Amino acid sequence: MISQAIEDYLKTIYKLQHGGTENERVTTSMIADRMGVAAASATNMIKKLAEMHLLVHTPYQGVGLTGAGRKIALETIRHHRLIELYLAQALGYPWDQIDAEADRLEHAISEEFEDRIDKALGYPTIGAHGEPIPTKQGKIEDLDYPRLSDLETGQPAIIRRVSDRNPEMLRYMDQMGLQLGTRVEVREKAPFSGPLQLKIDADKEEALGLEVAYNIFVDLAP
Amino acid sequence: MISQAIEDYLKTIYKLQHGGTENERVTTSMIADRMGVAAASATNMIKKLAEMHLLVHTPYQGVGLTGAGRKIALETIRHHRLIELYLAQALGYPWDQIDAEADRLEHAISEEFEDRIDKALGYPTIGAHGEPIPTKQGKIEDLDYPRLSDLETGQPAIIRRVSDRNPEMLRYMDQMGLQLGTRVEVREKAPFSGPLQLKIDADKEEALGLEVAYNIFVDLAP
DNA sequence: GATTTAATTTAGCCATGGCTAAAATAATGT
DNA sequence: ACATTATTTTAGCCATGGCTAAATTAAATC
Repeated sequence: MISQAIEDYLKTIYKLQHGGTENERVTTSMIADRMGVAAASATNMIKKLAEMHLLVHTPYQGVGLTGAGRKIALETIRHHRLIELYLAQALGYPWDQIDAEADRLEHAISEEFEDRIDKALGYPTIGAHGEPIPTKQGKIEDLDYPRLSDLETGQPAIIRRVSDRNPEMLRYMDQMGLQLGTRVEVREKAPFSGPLQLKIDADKEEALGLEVAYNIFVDLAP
Repeated sequence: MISQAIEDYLKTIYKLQHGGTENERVTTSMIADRMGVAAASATNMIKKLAEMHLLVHTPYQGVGLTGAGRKIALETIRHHRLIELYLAQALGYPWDQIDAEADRLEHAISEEFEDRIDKALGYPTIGAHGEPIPTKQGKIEDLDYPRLSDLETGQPAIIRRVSDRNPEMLRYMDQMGLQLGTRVEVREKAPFSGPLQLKIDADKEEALGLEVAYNIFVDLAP
């Protein structure tokens, strides 16, 4: 059977595989790190998942999901993102709290529940932090927007996605007026990895640290 | 820590204690039965719960919840009933499907979630099948309505609660037009535990088996 | 190429919560 | 009072998914 733990591992591996600079190899320690478990525990689970043909494991090298593994990962991610959006839109949760709640709920809901919130939300394709929501058939758009930290000065852009990894950072963004759809423009980049001077929404101008800017993804405005 | 299994056992024990003719003794086999586990498994868990001071166990005699045990049971039941009502009212679930979904969700939600759906529902005190919803403080009304099967002929009454144990029976009730608030009157009782002839809502008259009537609780109409 | 260092795997342990089979206890009938 | 039956408990097993410590393999440095 597909346990909660299995779903969590597959989801984590999928995100590692498709998160960064694409087709990196996903190592045991990366998985252990993200899951918050010891490396040995990750090795155990990897072995088990390989036996179940949910991933392919080249010892000492890394892992890659199989079609079956990817399917389960995407189902879990779909659940997660639909729940997040539902919490935000229907129950008024702030966007820094939805990830933690969805992490627990995603394993508990039925297909029926998935379908009903999907319908209630109007069959959305984009999640609460701007991530694509996989379809029920396991298709997912690959939206790769440039990072705000890579944006050149003078280029207006619109925030399309933010990383949801750090709730405190999300709260900070909110406080700065940085949300999905917000129009931004880099005015100046301080040298030595310093902060960038950011025009926000045509009325404010603020200094923003590079780490935060690294976790914001933008669409170049016309 | 309080695991999902512990919550389930405490909930089951609470319901056995307060479900039937009040203060019956709750035995190992009753618990095992309801939980769908072997008697030995129930004994194991009972031992563990006794060590945690969540219940008192008199070997070979039965168990009784402590204050601490009852508190956890009531929190779990509150979660369950709020979720059930939310599924029915906000997501349009039919009442025969909400119990199973809530059984899984009740262990996954946070206090925050509880508070938000409580508010969205307008701080309800009665659940989707007519059961009282425990307060956040662990108080619960004891509504004990007579069973429809015990109602005397000619006495008009209103359906106030139904047992949610059997989804098929709930679907049957629905089909018969028997819902919370429905006005009923027993016209005739067939002998030898036979069916009763029931007037439903002033317009219909139907024969209803005793088992179904036993699972419907009514309020005597003025 | 040899050695050091870092990552990974193996070995062996633990808690949880199931199970079956056997033993102990309580309840019932004669 | 004793034998039978039903219930409960004990004993011992299993799978899951963690852990630490030790062994192994790969990568990096001299």
